[in-house]
Amino acid sequence: MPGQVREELLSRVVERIAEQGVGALSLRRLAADLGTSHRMLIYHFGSKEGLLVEVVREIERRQRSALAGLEFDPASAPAEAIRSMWRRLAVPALWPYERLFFELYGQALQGHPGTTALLEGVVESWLDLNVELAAGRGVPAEVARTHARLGLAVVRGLLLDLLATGDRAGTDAALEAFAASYEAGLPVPPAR
Amino acid sequence: MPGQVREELLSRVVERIAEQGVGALSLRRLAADLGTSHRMLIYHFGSKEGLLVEVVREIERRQRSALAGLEFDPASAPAEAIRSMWRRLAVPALWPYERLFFELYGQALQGHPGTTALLEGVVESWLDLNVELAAGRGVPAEVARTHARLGLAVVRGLLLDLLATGDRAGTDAALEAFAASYEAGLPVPPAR
DNA sequence: CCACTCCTGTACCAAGTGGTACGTGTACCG
DNA sequence: CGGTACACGTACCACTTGGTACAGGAGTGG
Repeated sequence: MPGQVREELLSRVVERIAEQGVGALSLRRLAADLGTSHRMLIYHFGSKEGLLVEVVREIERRQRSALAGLEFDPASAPAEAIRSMWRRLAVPALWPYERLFFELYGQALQGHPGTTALLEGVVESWLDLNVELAAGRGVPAEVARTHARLGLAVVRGLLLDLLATGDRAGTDAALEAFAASYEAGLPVPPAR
Repeated sequence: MPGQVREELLSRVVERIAEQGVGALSLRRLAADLGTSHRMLIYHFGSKEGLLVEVVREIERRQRSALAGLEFDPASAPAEAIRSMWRRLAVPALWPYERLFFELYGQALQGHPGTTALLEGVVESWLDLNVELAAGRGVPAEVARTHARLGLAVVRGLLLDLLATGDRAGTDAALEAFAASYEAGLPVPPAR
Protein backbone atom coordinates (compact mmCIF):
# COMPACT_ATOMS: atom_id res chain seq x y z
CA MET A 1 0.00 0.00 0.00
CA PRO A 2 1.72 3.11 -1.18
CA GLY A 3 1.61 6.17 1.01
CA GLN A 4 -0.74 9.06 0.69
CA VAL A 5 2.07 11.13 -0.72
CA ARG A 6 1.22 9.60 -4.05
CA GLU A 7 -2.34 10.84 -4.04
CA GLU A 8 -1.30 14.39 -3.43
CA LEU A 9 1.35 14.09 -6.10
CA LEU A 10 -1.19 12.75 -8.57
CA SER A 11 -3.52 15.68 -8.21
CA ARG A 12 -0.67 18.08 -8.84
CA VAL A 13 0.33 16.02 -11.86
CA VAL A 14 -3.18 16.19 -13.28
CA GLU A 15 -3.27 19.92 -12.78
CA ARG A 16 0.00 20.39 -14.61
CA ILE A 17 -0.96 18.07 -17.42
CA ALA A 18 -4.27 19.82 -17.87
CA GLU A 19 -2.32 22.99 -18.56
CA GLN A 20 0.38 21.58 -20.78
CA GLY A 21 -1.30 18.68 -22.48
CA VAL A 22 -0.28 15.09 -22.50
CA GLY A 23 1.13 14.94 -25.99
CA ALA A 24 4.45 16.58 -25.30
CA LEU A 25 4.72 15.04 -21.88
CA SER A 26 8.15 14.26 -20.51
CA LEU A 27 8.75 12.92 -17.04
CA ARG A 28 11.70 15.19 -16.51
CA ARG A 29 9.97 18.42 -17.44
CA LEU A 30 6.92 17.46 -15.47
CA ALA A 31 9.02 16.63 -12.44
CA ALA A 32 10.94 19.87 -12.74
CA ASP A 33 7.68 21.83 -12.85
CA LEU A 34 6.57 20.00 -9.74
CA GLY A 35 9.81 20.73 -7.99
CA THR A 36 10.97 17.13 -7.79
CA SER A 37 12.94 14.67 -9.87
CA HIS A 38 11.71 12.36 -12.58
CA ARG A 39 12.94 9.51 -10.47
CA MET A 40 10.07 10.16 -8.08
CA LEU A 41 7.43 9.86 -10.76
CA ILE A 42 8.84 6.50 -11.74
CA TYR A 43 9.04 5.52 -8.09
CA HIS A 44 5.41 6.31 -7.40
CA PHE A 45 3.81 5.29 -10.67
CA GLY A 46 6.13 2.59 -11.91
CA SER A 47 6.53 3.99 -15.40
CA LYS A 48 5.39 6.75 -17.67
CA GLU A 49 2.53 4.65 -18.89
CA GLY A 50 1.60 3.85 -15.31
CA LEU A 51 1.37 7.53 -14.61
CA LEU A 52 -0.76 8.04 -17.70
CA VAL A 53 -3.12 5.30 -16.59
CA GLU A 54 -3.51 7.00 -13.25
CA VAL A 55 -4.21 10.33 -14.89
CA VAL A 56 -6.85 8.75 -17.08
CA ARG A 57 -8.44 7.14 -14.06
CA GLU A 58 -8.52 10.46 -12.29
CA ILE A 59 -10.21 12.11 -15.26
CA GLU A 60 -12.75 9.31 -15.37
CA ARG A 61 -13.35 9.68 -11.66
CA ARG A 62 -14.05 13.37 -12.06
CA GLN A 63 -16.43 12.72 -14.92
CA ARG A 64 -18.31 10.26 -12.82
CA SER A 65 -18.54 12.56 -9.86
CA ALA A 66 -19.72 15.35 -12.13
CA LEU A 67 -22.30 12.93 -13.39
CA ALA A 68 -23.40 11.97 -9.91
CA GLY A 69 -23.46 15.60 -8.84
CA LEU A 70 -26.02 16.46 -11.46
CA GLU A 71 -28.81 15.80 -9.01
CA PHE A 72 -31.50 15.79 -11.62
CA ASP A 73 -34.93 16.58 -10.46
CA PRO A 74 -36.60 13.41 -11.74
CA ALA A 75 -39.75 15.36 -12.37
CA SER A 76 -38.07 18.05 -14.45
CA ALA A 77 -38.31 17.94 -18.17
CA PRO A 78 -35.39 16.66 -20.24
CA ALA A 79 -34.98 20.21 -21.48
CA GLU A 80 -34.11 21.39 -18.01
CA ALA A 81 -31.79 18.46 -17.42
CA ILE A 82 -29.67 19.20 -20.44
CA ARG A 83 -29.63 22.90 -19.69
CA SER A 84 -28.26 22.29 -16.22
CA MET A 85 -25.67 19.90 -17.60
CA TRP A 86 -24.49 22.47 -20.07
CA ARG A 87 -24.47 25.21 -17.47
CA ARG A 88 -22.14 23.12 -15.38
CA LEU A 89 -19.75 22.10 -18.10
CA ALA A 90 -19.42 25.27 -20.13
CA VAL A 91 -17.69 27.36 -17.48
CA PRO A 92 -14.16 28.47 -18.42
CA ALA A 93 -12.68 27.11 -15.20
CA LEU A 94 -13.24 23.60 -16.55
CA TRP A 95 -11.82 24.23 -20.00
CA PRO A 96 -8.33 22.93 -19.24
CA TYR A 97 -9.73 19.65 -18.02
CA GLU A 98 -12.05 19.37 -20.97
CA ARG A 99 -9.20 20.03 -23.34
CA LEU A 100 -7.30 17.28 -21.61
CA PHE A 101 -10.31 15.01 -21.87
CA PHE A 102 -10.58 15.48 -25.60
CA GLU A 103 -6.86 15.13 -26.08
CA LEU A 104 -6.91 11.84 -24.20
CA TYR A 105 -10.02 10.80 -26.11
CA GLY A 106 -8.19 11.37 -29.37
CA GLN A 107 -5.18 9.39 -28.24
CA ALA A 108 -7.39 6.63 -26.96
CA LEU A 109 -9.12 6.38 -30.34
CA GLN A 110 -5.70 5.77 -31.83
CA GLY A 111 -5.01 3.00 -29.39
CA HIS A 112 -2.35 4.89 -27.47
CA PRO A 113 -1.30 2.62 -24.59
CA GLY A 114 -2.53 3.63 -21.18
CA THR A 115 -5.39 5.74 -22.45
CA THR A 116 -7.70 3.21 -24.02
CA ALA A 117 -9.45 2.55 -20.72
CA LEU A 118 -11.07 5.93 -21.19
CA LEU A 119 -13.22 4.55 -23.98
CA GLU A 120 -14.81 1.86 -21.85
CA GLY A 121 -17.51 3.79 -20.06
CA VAL A 122 -17.18 7.07 -21.86
CA VAL A 123 -20.60 6.68 -23.44
CA GLU A 124 -22.34 3.76 -21.81
CA SER A 125 -22.24 5.01 -18.23
CA TRP A 126 -24.08 8.16 -19.19
CA LEU A 127 -26.69 6.23 -21.10
CA ASP A 128 -27.29 3.90 -18.19
CA LEU A 129 -27.79 6.81 -15.86
CA ASN A 130 -30.40 8.33 -18.10
CA VAL A 131 -32.23 5.05 -18.54
CA GLU A 132 -32.49 4.82 -14.80
CA LEU A 133 -33.79 8.35 -14.45
CA ALA A 134 -36.24 8.01 -17.29
CA ALA A 135 -37.64 4.80 -15.90
CA GLY A 136 -38.99 6.90 -13.06
CA ARG A 137 -41.06 8.82 -15.56
CA GLY A 138 -42.24 5.73 -17.37
CA VAL A 139 -40.07 6.21 -20.43
CA PRO A 140 -39.06 2.94 -22.14
CA ALA A 141 -35.40 2.08 -21.79
CA GLU A 142 -34.65 2.07 -25.51
CA VAL A 143 -36.08 5.52 -26.01
CA ALA A 144 -34.19 6.84 -23.00
CA ARG A 145 -30.94 5.40 -24.32
CA THR A 146 -31.38 6.99 -27.70
CA HIS A 147 -32.14 10.40 -26.31
CA ALA A 148 -29.35 10.23 -23.77
CA ARG A 149 -27.03 9.40 -26.63
CA LEU A 150 -28.23 12.39 -28.57
CA GLY A 151 -27.99 14.72 -25.60
CA LEU A 152 -24.49 13.55 -24.81
CA ALA A 153 -23.46 14.08 -28.40
CA VAL A 154 -24.88 17.59 -28.37
CA VAL A 155 -23.01 18.49 -25.21
CA ARG A 156 -19.71 16.99 -26.32
CA GLY A 157 -20.03 18.43 -29.81
CA LEU A 158 -20.78 21.88 -28.49
CA LEU A 159 -17.90 21.61 -26.05
CA LEU A 160 -15.58 20.85 -28.95
CA ASP A 161 -16.97 23.93 -30.63
CA LEU A 162 -16.64 26.08 -27.53
CA LEU A 163 -13.07 25.03 -26.85
CA ALA A 164 -12.06 25.78 -30.40
CA THR A 165 -13.90 29.04 -30.92
CA GLY A 166 -14.40 30.34 -27.39
CA ASP A 167 -17.81 31.52 -28.55
CA ARG A 168 -19.87 31.11 -25.43
CA ALA A 169 -22.85 33.03 -26.74
CA GLY A 170 -23.02 31.06 -29.95
CA THR A 171 -22.80 27.68 -28.28
CA ASP A 172 -25.24 28.73 -25.59
CA ALA A 173 -27.74 29.65 -28.27
CA ALA A 174 -27.28 26.32 -30.03
CA LEU A 175 -27.85 24.40 -26.85
CA GLU A 176 -30.91 26.46 -26.10
CA ALA A 177 -32.31 25.65 -29.53
CA PHE A 178 -31.85 21.99 -28.76
CA ALA A 179 -33.38 22.18 -25.30
CA ALA A 180 -36.29 24.18 -26.57
CA SER A 181 -37.16 21.48 -29.05
CA TYR A 182 -38.00 19.26 -26.09
CA GLU A 183 -40.45 21.80 -24.79
CA ALA A 184 -42.22 22.28 -28.07
CA GLY A 185 -44.45 19.29 -27.90
CA LEU A 186 -42.30 16.30 -28.59
CA PRO A 187 -40.77 15.32 -25.27
CA VAL A 188 -40.39 11.74 -26.40
CA PRO A 189 -40.37 11.20 -30.14
CA PRO A 190 -40.48 7.60 -31.27
CA ALA A 191 -37.14 5.94 -30.88
CA ARG A 192 -36.77 5.32 -34.58
CA MET B 1 7.88 24.83 -56.77
CA PRO B 2 8.74 21.40 -55.48
CA GLY B 3 8.08 18.52 -57.76
CA GLN B 4 4.99 16.41 -57.84
CA VAL B 5 6.85 13.66 -56.05
CA ARG B 6 6.01 15.46 -52.87
CA GLU B 7 2.27 15.34 -53.46
CA GLU B 8 2.24 11.64 -53.97
CA LEU B 9 4.42 11.17 -50.93
CA LEU B 10 2.07 13.30 -48.85
CA SER B 11 -0.96 11.22 -49.63
CA ARG B 12 0.87 8.07 -48.63
CA VAL B 13 1.98 9.79 -45.46
CA VAL B 14 -1.58 10.77 -44.59
CA GLU B 15 -2.74 7.24 -45.20
CA ARG B 16 -0.11 5.81 -42.88
CA ILE B 17 -0.72 8.41 -40.21
CA ALA B 18 -4.43 7.77 -40.32
CA GLU B 19 -3.68 4.19 -39.41
CA GLN B 20 -1.05 4.75 -36.77
CA GLY B 21 -1.98 8.08 -35.28
CA VAL B 22 0.09 11.17 -35.03
CA GLY B 23 0.89 10.96 -31.35
CA ALA B 24 3.59 8.32 -31.56
CA LEU B 25 4.84 9.63 -34.86
CA SER B 26 8.52 9.27 -35.66
CA LEU B 27 10.03 10.28 -38.95
CA ARG B 28 12.19 7.19 -39.05
CA ARG B 29 9.42 4.68 -38.48
CA LEU B 30 7.15 6.50 -40.87
CA ALA B 31 9.85 6.53 -43.53
CA ALA B 32 10.58 2.86 -43.00
CA ASP B 33 6.90 2.02 -43.43
CA LEU B 34 6.92 4.02 -46.62
CA GLY B 35 10.00 2.27 -47.89
CA THR B 36 12.23 5.30 -47.83
CA SER B 37 14.51 7.10 -45.42
CA HIS B 38 13.66 9.78 -42.89
CA ARG B 39 16.00 12.03 -44.75
CA MET B 40 13.44 12.23 -47.55
CA LEU B 41 10.67 13.43 -45.30
CA ILE B 42 12.90 16.22 -44.03
CA TYR B 43 13.93 17.04 -47.57
CA HIS B 44 10.39 17.36 -48.84
CA PHE B 45 8.72 18.90 -45.82
CA GLY B 46 11.57 20.75 -44.17
CA SER B 47 10.96 19.40 -40.70
CA LYS B 48 8.67 17.19 -38.70
CA GLU B 49 6.45 20.12 -37.90
CA GLY B 50 6.39 21.08 -41.55
CA LEU B 51 5.14 17.62 -42.36
CA LEU B 52 2.50 17.89 -39.66
CA VAL B 53 1.33 21.19 -41.06
CA GLU B 54 0.95 19.60 -44.45
CA VAL B 55 -0.99 16.68 -43.03
CA VAL B 56 -3.32 19.07 -41.23
CA ARG B 57 -3.83 21.01 -44.44
CA GLU B 58 -4.65 17.82 -46.26
CA ILE B 59 -7.22 16.86 -43.63
CA GLU B 60 -8.75 20.31 -43.85
CA ARG B 61 -8.85 20.04 -47.61
CA ARG B 62 -10.72 16.75 -47.39
CA GLN B 63 -13.19 18.18 -44.93
CA ARG B 64 -13.84 21.05 -47.26
CA SER B 65 -14.33 18.83 -50.25
CA ALA B 66 -16.65 16.62 -48.23
CA LEU B 67 -18.52 19.77 -47.38
CA ALA B 68 -18.70 20.90 -50.95
CA GLY B 69 -19.71 17.44 -52.10
CA LEU B 70 -22.79 17.46 -49.95
CA GLU B 71 -24.78 18.90 -52.82
CA PHE B 72 -27.74 19.81 -50.68
CA ASP B 73 -31.01 20.09 -52.39
CA PRO B 74 -31.80 23.66 -51.35
CA ALA B 75 -35.44 22.79 -51.24
CA SER B 76 -35.02 19.80 -49.00
CA ALA B 77 -35.78 20.07 -45.34
CA PRO B 78 -32.98 20.43 -42.80
CA ALA B 79 -33.87 16.95 -41.60
CA GLU B 80 -32.87 15.50 -44.91
CA ALA B 81 -29.71 17.54 -45.04
CA ILE B 82 -28.40 16.26 -41.75
CA ARG B 83 -29.40 12.71 -42.57
CA SER B 84 -27.39 12.79 -45.76
CA MET B 85 -24.44 14.30 -43.95
CA TRP B 86 -24.48 11.54 -41.38
CA ARG B 87 -24.92 8.87 -43.99
CA ARG B 88 -21.77 10.08 -45.66
CA LEU B 89 -19.64 10.40 -42.57
CA ALA B 90 -20.63 7.32 -40.60
CA VAL B 91 -19.23 4.76 -43.00
CA PRO B 92 -16.43 2.60 -41.55
CA ALA B 93 -14.12 3.37 -44.45
CA LEU B 94 -13.77 6.91 -43.12
CA TRP B 95 -13.18 5.97 -39.52
CA PRO B 96 -9.40 6.11 -39.66
CA TYR B 97 -9.49 9.63 -41.03
CA GLU B 98 -12.03 10.69 -38.47
CA ARG B 99 -9.94 9.23 -35.69
CA LEU B 100 -7.05 11.22 -37.03
CA PHE B 101 -9.22 14.32 -37.21
CA PHE B 102 -10.19 14.05 -33.56
CA GLU B 103 -6.67 13.26 -32.50
CA LEU B 104 -5.40 16.34 -34.28
CA TYR B 105 -8.28 18.34 -32.86
CA GLY B 106 -7.24 17.32 -29.37
CA GLN B 107 -3.65 18.24 -29.98
CA ALA B 108 -4.67 21.52 -31.50
CA LEU B 109 -6.74 22.37 -28.43
CA GLN B 110 -3.57 21.94 -26.41
CA GLY B 111 -1.67 24.26 -28.67
CA HIS B 112 0.53 21.60 -30.20
CA PRO B 113 2.65 23.36 -32.83
CA GLY B 114 1.70 22.69 -36.40
CA THR B 115 -1.84 21.63 -35.64
CA THR B 116 -3.45 24.80 -34.39
CA ALA B 117 -4.38 25.87 -37.90
CA LEU B 118 -7.02 23.15 -37.76
CA LEU B 119 -9.06 25.21 -35.33
CA GLU B 120 -9.38 28.20 -37.63
CA GLY B 121 -12.21 27.15 -39.87
CA VAL B 122 -13.22 23.98 -38.11
CA VAL B 123 -16.55 25.46 -37.08
CA GLU B 124 -17.01 28.72 -38.88
CA SER B 125 -16.75 27.41 -42.41
CA TRP B 126 -19.61 24.99 -41.82
CA LEU B 127 -21.74 27.70 -40.31
CA ASP B 128 -21.12 30.01 -43.22
CA LEU B 129 -22.13 27.34 -45.68
CA ASN B 130 -25.41 26.78 -43.91
CA VAL B 131 -26.18 30.46 -43.68
CA GLU B 132 -25.76 30.67 -47.41
CA LEU B 133 -28.02 27.70 -48.03
CA ALA B 134 -30.65 28.86 -45.61
CA ALA B 135 -30.76 32.29 -47.13
CA GLY B 136 -32.22 30.63 -50.20
CA ARG B 137 -35.14 29.50 -48.12
CA GLY B 138 -35.60 32.84 -46.46
CA VAL B 139 -34.18 31.83 -43.11
CA PRO B 140 -32.51 34.63 -41.16
CA ALA B 141 -28.76 34.34 -40.91
CA GLU B 142 -28.62 34.20 -37.12
CA VAL B 143 -31.10 31.36 -36.94
CA ALA B 144 -29.26 29.47 -39.62
CA ARG B 145 -25.98 29.87 -37.77
CA THR B 146 -27.41 28.57 -34.54
CA HIS B 147 -28.95 25.52 -36.12
CA ALA B 148 -25.89 24.78 -38.18
CA ARG B 149 -23.89 24.93 -34.97
CA LEU B 150 -26.25 22.50 -33.33
CA GLY B 151 -26.27 20.13 -36.27
CA LEU B 152 -22.51 20.16 -36.50
CA ALA B 153 -22.26 19.42 -32.78
CA VAL B 154 -24.66 16.52 -33.13
CA VAL B 155 -22.70 15.01 -35.98
CA ARG B 156 -19.31 15.46 -34.32
CA GLY B 157 -20.60 14.28 -30.96
CA LEU B 158 -22.16 11.19 -32.46
CA LEU B 159 -18.99 10.50 -34.41
CA LEU B 160 -17.02 10.56 -31.17
CA ASP B 161 -19.55 8.10 -29.81
CA LEU B 162 -19.42 5.90 -32.87
CA LEU B 163 -15.63 5.77 -32.96
CA ALA B 164 -15.47 4.82 -29.31
CA THR B 165 -18.29 2.30 -29.18
CA GLY B 166 -18.62 1.13 -32.76
CA ASP B 167 -22.34 1.10 -32.18
CA ARG B 168 -23.64 2.05 -35.57
CA ALA B 169 -27.25 1.16 -34.81
CA GLY B 170 -27.31 3.18 -31.62
CA THR B 171 -25.80 6.28 -33.13
CA ASP B 172 -28.00 5.97 -36.21
CA ALA B 173 -31.04 5.94 -33.96
CA ALA B 174 -29.87 9.00 -32.07
CA LEU B 175 -29.31 10.92 -35.26
CA GLU B 176 -32.69 9.88 -36.54
CA ALA B 177 -34.30 11.16 -33.34
CA PHE B 178 -32.62 14.48 -33.95
CA ALA B 179 -33.56 14.68 -37.60
CA ALA B 180 -37.12 13.69 -36.86
CA SER B 181 -37.51 16.61 -34.49
CA TYR B 182 -37.15 18.89 -37.49
CA GLU B 183 -40.03 17.18 -39.22
CA ALA B 184 -42.37 17.35 -36.27
CA GLY B 185 -43.50 20.86 -36.78
CA LEU B 186 -40.64 23.02 -35.65
CA PRO B 187 -38.42 23.39 -38.68
CA VAL B 188 -37.08 26.71 -37.44
CA PRO B 189 -37.55 27.37 -33.73
CA PRO B 190 -36.71 30.89 -32.63
CA ALA B 191 -32.98 31.32 -32.34
CA ARG B 192 -33.21 32.19 -28.69
C1' DC C 1 31.13 16.35 -72.79
C1' DC C 2 29.60 19.64 -68.82
C1' DA C 3 26.38 21.77 -65.79
C1' DC C 4 22.44 21.99 -63.42
C1' DT C 5 18.28 20.58 -60.82
C1' DC C 6 15.77 17.27 -58.44
C1' DC C 7 15.86 13.42 -55.68
C1' DT C 8 17.68 9.88 -52.47
C1' DG C 9 20.67 7.37 -49.28
C1' DT C 10 24.47 6.77 -45.51
C1' DA C 11 26.73 8.36 -41.70
C1' DC C 12 26.77 11.13 -38.15
C1' DC C 13 25.51 14.49 -34.35
C1' DA C 14 23.78 16.61 -30.05
C1' DA C 15 19.96 16.37 -27.25
C1' DG C 16 16.52 14.32 -24.84
C1' DT C 17 14.06 10.11 -23.52
C1' DG C 18 12.43 6.40 -20.01
C1' DG C 19 14.44 3.55 -16.82
C1' DT C 20 17.98 1.71 -13.31
C1' DA C 21 21.78 1.40 -9.61
C1' DC C 22 23.01 3.07 -5.67
C1' DG C 23 23.32 5.91 -1.75
C1' DT C 24 21.02 8.93 1.71
C1' DG C 25 17.89 10.92 4.89
C1' DT C 26 14.01 10.42 7.97
C1' DA C 27 10.73 8.59 10.73
C1' DC C 28 8.46 5.17 13.29
C1' DC C 29 8.86 0.91 16.17
C1' DG C 30 11.12 -2.77 18.66
C1' DC D 1 20.13 2.04 20.52
C1' DG D 2 19.20 -0.67 15.90
C1' DG D 3 16.30 -1.91 12.19
C1' DT D 4 13.24 -1.37 8.69
C1' DA D 5 10.12 0.82 5.40
C1' DC D 6 9.23 4.79 2.84
C1' DA D 7 10.70 8.75 0.26
C1' DC D 8 13.94 11.04 -2.46
C1' DG D 9 18.10 12.55 -5.24
C1' DT D 10 22.40 11.91 -8.34
C1' DA D 11 24.62 9.72 -11.75
C1' DC D 12 24.40 6.89 -15.26
C1' DC D 13 22.75 3.80 -19.24
C1' DA D 14 21.06 2.43 -23.74
C1' DC D 15 18.26 4.10 -27.03
C1' DT D 16 15.65 7.07 -30.02
C1' DT D 17 14.76 11.40 -31.66
C1' DG D 18 14.94 15.38 -35.29
C1' DG D 19 18.23 17.39 -38.04
C1' DT D 20 22.66 17.90 -40.90
C1' DA D 21 26.88 16.97 -43.97
C1' DC D 22 28.12 14.82 -47.66
C1' DA D 23 28.01 11.98 -51.56
C1' DG D 24 26.08 10.53 -55.19
C1' DG D 25 22.27 9.15 -59.23
C1' DA D 26 19.01 10.28 -62.87
C1' DG D 27 17.44 13.16 -66.07
C1' DT D 28 17.72 17.46 -69.00
C1' DG D 29 19.63 21.17 -71.74
C1' DG D 30 23.65 23.33 -73.57
